Amino acid sequence: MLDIKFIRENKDLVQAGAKKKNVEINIEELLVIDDKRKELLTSIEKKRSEQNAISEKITKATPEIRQQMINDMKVVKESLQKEEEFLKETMKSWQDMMLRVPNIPDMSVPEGNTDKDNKEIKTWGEKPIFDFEPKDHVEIMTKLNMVDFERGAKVHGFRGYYLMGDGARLSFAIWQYAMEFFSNKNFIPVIPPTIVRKAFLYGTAHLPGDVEDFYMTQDGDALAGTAEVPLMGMHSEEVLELKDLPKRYLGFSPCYRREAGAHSKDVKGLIRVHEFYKFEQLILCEASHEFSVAFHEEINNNTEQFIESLGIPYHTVLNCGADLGLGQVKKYDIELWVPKENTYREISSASYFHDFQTRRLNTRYKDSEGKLRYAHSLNCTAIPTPRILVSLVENYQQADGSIKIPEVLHKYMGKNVIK
RNA sequence: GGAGAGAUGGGUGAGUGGUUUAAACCAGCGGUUUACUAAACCGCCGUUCCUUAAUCGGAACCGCGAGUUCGAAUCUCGCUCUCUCCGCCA
Repeated sequence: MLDIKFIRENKDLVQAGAKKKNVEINIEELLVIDDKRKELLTSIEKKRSEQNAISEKITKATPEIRQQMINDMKVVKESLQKEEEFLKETMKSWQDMMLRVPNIPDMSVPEGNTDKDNKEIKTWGEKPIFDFEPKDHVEIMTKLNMVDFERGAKVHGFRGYYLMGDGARLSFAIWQYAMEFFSNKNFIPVIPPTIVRKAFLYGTAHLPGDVEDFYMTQDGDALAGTAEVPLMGMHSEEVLELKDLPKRYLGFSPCYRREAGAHSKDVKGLIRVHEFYKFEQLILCEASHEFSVAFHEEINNNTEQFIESLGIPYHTVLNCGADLGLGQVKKYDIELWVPKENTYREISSASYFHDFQTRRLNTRYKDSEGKLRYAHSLNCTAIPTPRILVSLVENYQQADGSIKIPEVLHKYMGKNVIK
């Protein structure tokens, strides 16, 4: 959410930002509603003030005058109620609209309409050259009994999977390694709840949007698609101490995604699944653009380092305007090389929000002058499983169908090769 | 799932329809006194919104949301959460 005062003072900037993100919204219309809101508020407060004043007099008045005053106040009350009803309606459309006003993308964000317009800003690693016909991860892992899609589909349905044997072992090895790697970068590990109240989907700006993207419980709660949701919710409605900032969390959680509307995409394999596990970096820091930018670069770099230590070729893209979420100011995606598909596939997403999320969640801190301010928030995938396995096994596959294990995982895996 | 109790400012905690525009104490901030510290005394001490250049002024907020009333922290209804006990359970 943006500050309505800021929107008022920068309506052209906000409108232009929405256009860059391909978000349809009429800021002028919002300002008309806001005028109405302020007008009603002023009028109502004036009447209440009068009511309060008379109310005090009523207590001291003689019985006859008292009755007269009460009768007078009945009239005031009636008109007050009418205006309050009107204000309530106005506030509803005001809030609906405020929730849909997107954050303004950074100057450095490229223009564009689809992910094809994302800008490659870094490439790393040598794409493997095979002296045999490389297989895709489905074939490699199925042959080595690391995964069972058929039974996965039998039990869960479309996009279901079992990770088993070395597939399960490899997942645990990656988790343990990730835990050590990111703990060394001064993050506090957190296993958060993943059944969350809907309010936190709004708070993180996943809503308003398509409710169909989320699994809901019969109690109206949602299954979080990322640890970002419960981690951001953790400090909602709180005033943090300046000395405790930045908050650096490493969330580990199952993630649930309905993938509604993606039925024809990635129907095979581990790229797109309904449930997976993810380590997520999340930072709450002081309200300074410089801090946000510095931490954004850092967390993206952390994940790049992690991937480099696994020796998997990747590139990093700067997302174009239309590929940004409602609250995001700027976003980097890290995409890993998938040999059989001959393309890069996203495994990480680093973004910062300024105070867009914290304003919705009411996460504040006292600055050095004792003033309350909304913190800044940012997050970045540390590592998603099983998606990471796709690139890992395809890049490390051998002619005989075995998979070499990246060196950093040896001690967690207990062996150097899966065969 | 069943029964009961509760939710008031940073903390403790009073307040059951109108001198409460939330008492008092503790903590915090400023000051007086003091050789210094302590103590004592005095003052300040919430958030959001509206108005304003800012001050001033005004409104709202006692878990959340409705309602009754001229007037609600206080009465009514719904919800959420916490605690205690019982049941079930990895």
